[in-house]
Amino acid sequence: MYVNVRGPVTAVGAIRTVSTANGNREVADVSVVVDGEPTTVALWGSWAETAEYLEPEMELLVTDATERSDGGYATTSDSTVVVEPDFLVDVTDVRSWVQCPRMYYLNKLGGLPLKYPVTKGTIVHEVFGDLLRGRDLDEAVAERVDEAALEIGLLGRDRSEVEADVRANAAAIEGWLAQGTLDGEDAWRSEVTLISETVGIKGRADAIRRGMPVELKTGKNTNRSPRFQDKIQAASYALLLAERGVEPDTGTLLYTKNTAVDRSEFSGDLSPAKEFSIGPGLLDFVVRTRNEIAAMEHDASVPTGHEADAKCEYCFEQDTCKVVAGRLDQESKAGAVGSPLPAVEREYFASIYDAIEAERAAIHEEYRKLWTQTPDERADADRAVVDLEPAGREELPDGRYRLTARRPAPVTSKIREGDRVLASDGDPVSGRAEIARVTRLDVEVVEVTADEPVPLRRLDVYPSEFSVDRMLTALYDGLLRADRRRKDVLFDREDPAFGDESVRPVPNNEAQNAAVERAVAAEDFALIHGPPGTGKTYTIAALVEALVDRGERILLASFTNRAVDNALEAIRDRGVEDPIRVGTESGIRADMQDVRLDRSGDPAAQADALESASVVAATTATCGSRVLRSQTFDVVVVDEASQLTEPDALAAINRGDRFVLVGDHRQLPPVVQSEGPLSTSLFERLIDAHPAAAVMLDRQYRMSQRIQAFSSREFYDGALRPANATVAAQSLADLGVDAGRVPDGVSFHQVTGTQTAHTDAEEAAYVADLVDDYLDAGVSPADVGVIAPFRAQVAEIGRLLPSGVVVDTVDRFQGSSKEVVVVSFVATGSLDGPIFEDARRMNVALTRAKKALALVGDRHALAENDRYARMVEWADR
DNA sequence: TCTCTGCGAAGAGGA
Repeated sequence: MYVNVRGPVTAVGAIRTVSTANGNREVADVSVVVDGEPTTVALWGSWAETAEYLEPEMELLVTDATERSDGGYATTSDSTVVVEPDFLVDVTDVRSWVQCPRMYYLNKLGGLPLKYPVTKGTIVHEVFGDLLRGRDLDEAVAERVDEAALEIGLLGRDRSEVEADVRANAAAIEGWLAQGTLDGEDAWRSEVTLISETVGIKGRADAIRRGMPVELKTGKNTNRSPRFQDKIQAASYALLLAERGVEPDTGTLLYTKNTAVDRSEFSGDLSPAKEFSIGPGLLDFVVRTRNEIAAMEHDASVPTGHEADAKCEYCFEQDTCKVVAGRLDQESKAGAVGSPLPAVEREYFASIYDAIEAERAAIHEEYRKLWTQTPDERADADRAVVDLEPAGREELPDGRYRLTARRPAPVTSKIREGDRVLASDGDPVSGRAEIARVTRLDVEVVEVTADEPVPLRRLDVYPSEFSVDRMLTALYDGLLRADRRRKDVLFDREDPAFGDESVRPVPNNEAQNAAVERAVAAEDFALIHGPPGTGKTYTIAALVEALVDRGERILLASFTNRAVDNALEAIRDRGVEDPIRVGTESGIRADMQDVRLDRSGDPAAQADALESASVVAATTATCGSRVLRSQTFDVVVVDEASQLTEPDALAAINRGDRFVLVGDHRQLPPVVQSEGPLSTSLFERLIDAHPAAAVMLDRQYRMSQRIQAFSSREFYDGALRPANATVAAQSLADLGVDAGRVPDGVSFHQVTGTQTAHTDAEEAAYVADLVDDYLDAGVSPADVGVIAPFRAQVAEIGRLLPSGVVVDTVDRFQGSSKEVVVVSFVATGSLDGPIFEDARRMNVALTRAKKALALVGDRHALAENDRYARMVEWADR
């Protein structure tokens, strides 16, 4: 009877050589705690080497172990040993680690470069997928090259040249496909998303043919056999496929450039398709390699290159490798050049790096829930929409599919229209699953688009590592590629400098005018502190206009698409001409699509549109993209800066000589999984370190005097004031409603409530009645908003309200306002929980209303906290 | 123990 053994390691023994009936074998004993009981596992044979990198506190999984007479366990010939099984290693990372562990590390830091072979490789892969789906070659090449126009243009290439190049590569694919289909029964699948729940590997295979992995390479290889790292990549997919039942014994590498090279210049084997056999030894090697990566990442340590026997002198990354090693004071097999960064910077790098990796671990934990939670648990946790009934499949002109399904029951979930999700046949791990985009999510109908057709039975939140990868490249650019002066001010060695500039006074008030002048005069950076309703967007627009008038090139960035579009709209309203909006079509608001930079079209024209634009607007995530990393700006203006982690802010400001951060550190901070260096924004750090570089906008145009009083006192030292008498004196009567019938100004409504799991039905009912009262009194539904701390309560209230009244979480309400706002506190019994601990969330909730603010909750529970007690007192007055 | 937005992916190159 074989068993799986899993638990944290407490001690790792040395590797010993033992003579057995089968000759000398290596073995290492590892102490683990299994279900609370300490025990040992003997790792035999090639698994013994795991002991070289295994450390106490790492999690160990040994499958198919045998139980020994002494109560311990030992590996068997069927065993697999997995280190840190919850850490998911990507197949391409296994590949680069095999080439050189340093290359793995450098790829992680630097991201994919904007270089022609990468762009071409992508296009050839897409054409490969198209051919597998039966599309015409010429059509596929023309369309895929067209889609990559922007990158091609930025690389200075022209369309016909790239088309010819891609066609030459595609010829190898076509020839091989024709050969393959002669026997008539090739079962093909292209681009398959695979995740393993036992060995901790994920990846996307180029293709599967008769159950065997096929990997496409757009380079040449004139050897008879595939390159080792290529074999490892294909073998990794084989391992993932084996877990689903069929054990592939052959892998195929398709080197498409082999048919394109001048045959007279190359000798050797020029056939593009190279097969190799996959045995258990190779699969175990993949797992051991993956284990080395997981062990290295356990404590976020840095590879030296000595872990492998790669030869540095032939490596194209040699120079980068040496520079990174030199600047970060790392050991590297290739050696190091240059002097190390100052200790403060290296410490900053290390602490942010660790924090980013901690975020990655949290994302891996989300992946794990795909298989540790049942579908119902997933649905209950709002992370999945389950029990869908497939209702249609339609092939789109671009070869992708539109899939529709019916929803038998209305349920809430985190998934929203426009999100990328994992669409599956009901089992996202071992069934068929594809990454898809939600195009419609009604009460009854779900619609997604995907590369491949999947029986649409379930949608899951797809935990993407995209944002952490972007943070790492931003950190890398910010410390290793930024100029010295920038780092002098970021690390507080120099004070930011300001020139002597005056600008035409355009804004509404003195503070706004001062802010614009300060920002224009900044030689390093300036900070604009904008409390609620103080006209941040207006000020940004005036600032950008002033900068553009001086002939400067501006990057306008913000965390959310919504904020980018708002700021862009204000800028266009001021008459700034020809701004460019970079981003995905689905993320950008309809009325800004006309200035969206299309990736397709004429390469030179698209590249020129970007490079000559005086204003480019994008999210911070897009600022870290390959395309925008190729661009430089005079000034980067960042909105919502207090909601950005430092690396997110770096992604934007790395692109410019100077920067202006606009935000309010008294409102919501960045959303991160764990407390640490990522939970403080760069805006907050700089405004604390250099208050003189900041201008606070102190006149607000939103709230009545009565409403703003509490926020001003509690969060802005009383400095926030109404901009004028009209703002201060506004009331419901201004809306022409029967004001006597409903509470005006600020009011508190006692509901003792019946709180369960972040909802309170009694409170929800009270809120709904109160909203009805406002509507009956003549307030338009569009002028009423309801705010609750939890999504569950938002859903509860939403079910009771007429359409047109916006109900949302505090977080999603930041940045907007309503004439009348009702806040549901859901704080019955006690104020436990982090949601109430962060007073900044309270500040946001209390500053959305213009004329009437009604607070609903249990005053006794709220009184437990001094600040909430003062709030109740203020509302009661 | 809760809040949550972003982002197409894809890797050639040598002795």
